[in-house]
Amino acid sequence: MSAAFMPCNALGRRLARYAPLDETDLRAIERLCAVPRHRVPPRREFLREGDRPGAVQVLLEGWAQRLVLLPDGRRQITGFALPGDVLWRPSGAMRLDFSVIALTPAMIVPINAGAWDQIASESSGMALALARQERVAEAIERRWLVNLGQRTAFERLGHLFCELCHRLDTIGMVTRSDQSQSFAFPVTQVELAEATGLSPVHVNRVLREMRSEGLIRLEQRTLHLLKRQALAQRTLFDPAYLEP
Amino acid sequence: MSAAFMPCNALGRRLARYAPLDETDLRAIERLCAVPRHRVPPRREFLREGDRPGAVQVLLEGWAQRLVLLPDGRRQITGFALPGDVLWRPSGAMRLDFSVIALTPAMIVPINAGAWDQIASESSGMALALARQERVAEAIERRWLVNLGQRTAFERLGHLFCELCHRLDTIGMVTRSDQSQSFAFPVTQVELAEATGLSPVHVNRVLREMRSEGLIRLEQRTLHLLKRQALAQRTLFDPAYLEP
DNA sequence: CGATGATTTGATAAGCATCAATAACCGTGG
DNA sequence: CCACGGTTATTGATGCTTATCAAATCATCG
Repeated sequence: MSAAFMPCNALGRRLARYAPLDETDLRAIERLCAVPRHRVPPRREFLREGDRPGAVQVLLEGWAQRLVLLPDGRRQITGFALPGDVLWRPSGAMRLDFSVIALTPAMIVPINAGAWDQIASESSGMALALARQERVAEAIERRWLVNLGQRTAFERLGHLFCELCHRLDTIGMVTRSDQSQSFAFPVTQVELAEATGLSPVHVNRVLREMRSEGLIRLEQRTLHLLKRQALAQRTLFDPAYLEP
Repeated sequence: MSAAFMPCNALGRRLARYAPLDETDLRAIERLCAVPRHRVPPRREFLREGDRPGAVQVLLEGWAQRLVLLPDGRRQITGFALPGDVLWRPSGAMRLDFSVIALTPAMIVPINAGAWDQIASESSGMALALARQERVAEAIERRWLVNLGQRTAFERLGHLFCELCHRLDTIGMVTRSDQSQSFAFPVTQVELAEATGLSPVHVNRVLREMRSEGLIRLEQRTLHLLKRQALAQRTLFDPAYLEP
């Protein structure tokens, strides 16, 4: 496709996956991102439920988690954001209905909402790419909902691993070796529990089970999917919803 | 607000809630909907996972459910759609990642995607209303996810009832009498189970519990919330995420 | 009024949470 | 280099929530 241009930031790389973008589009993305960026240390909450950010918030580097906090302290992670993901699009002065917390050192760029909309309206390629990215983001949340509602603990975790591997693969963050694929995985077991609606203890047990079956290896903050095919099969992972 | 114009269809009524619309906007909505509509009988699946509808699909009358079906037969309802809700916006030729099934006799209108986008780009009021409606729809799904991940069976069902009551209230489909509010409720206990990730048997038990506490009455396909305040409190329902 | 689907109830088992305690790991400073 | 405190991971024991299976009752409607 547009590999010739080698877009320099994660947003460009991501959008180019959803629709063919020409050189003008990629330069427009560059201009959008040519504003002061925020560096965020790991575990810092940098967007807060109730905030009304005026700009589009894009994650350029690192991982982040969306979190909903209940008044009694229960926590639900509703999604993991990866480089190139849009964290929030303001509409009028709507309040955020979730918080966002960095999982690694992260870089955020606040993009002027008017400029964002204008670029979408001037290039049909950009409009399509942005719309598709939104649809995929919605599909990911819907799948997560299916996980929580219908799947066993084993399936929830395995499905999550497969999904993350797939998403990371499309932005070149997965290393292949033999049958196995591996990637940096900055998520603790407690956070996995908050994401999957399980207790940390049970997450640990299921991970041990996966390990003992030779499906995964998780060490040094690196996750190895040793038999991705088998894992995808056992967890009913079908990547159709991730593809435009 | 714009009560003076009395928009005649559900889409107009809904959008007017999210941003002030002028007479031109409301007439534009009317024109959009002035195309052949589809009548759908209850329990008919009228959009199918994998389809690539070319038009924006809007529910004008009746209730519908979004459903994700797993290969082994497990079913998860990921949302209930009410009159005025957008069921799907096409982006390129993206595939639906869920099915939609009518719960009551329903009326669907397929709106030309180009005309939809154009109207949004010509009126800032419409653009805002549409964007806000999308944000709210996303927030509803996120809340549902929190329900499945963190809440007890009692909370899941009660929260769902409060949410539906709130949404129905904004389109005038709730009857108030004394402290209680009631509305037509075309959802079976099996479907409630598929929506909340519980078994039908357990849904039944929890409903009985709510009834015995005098919180609800559910009969003749009508749901009465007898003490909505109490129910909202016990189920940690906070309508902030539903409001623009 | 029989037939079909929806709701209700009981009994049992599985899955997962909870509590408690220990072990490994990691960055920090002595 | 080692000691140290905090975070993260691991394991065992126990019990609650909820699923599952089976069957009876209740509605609804042609």
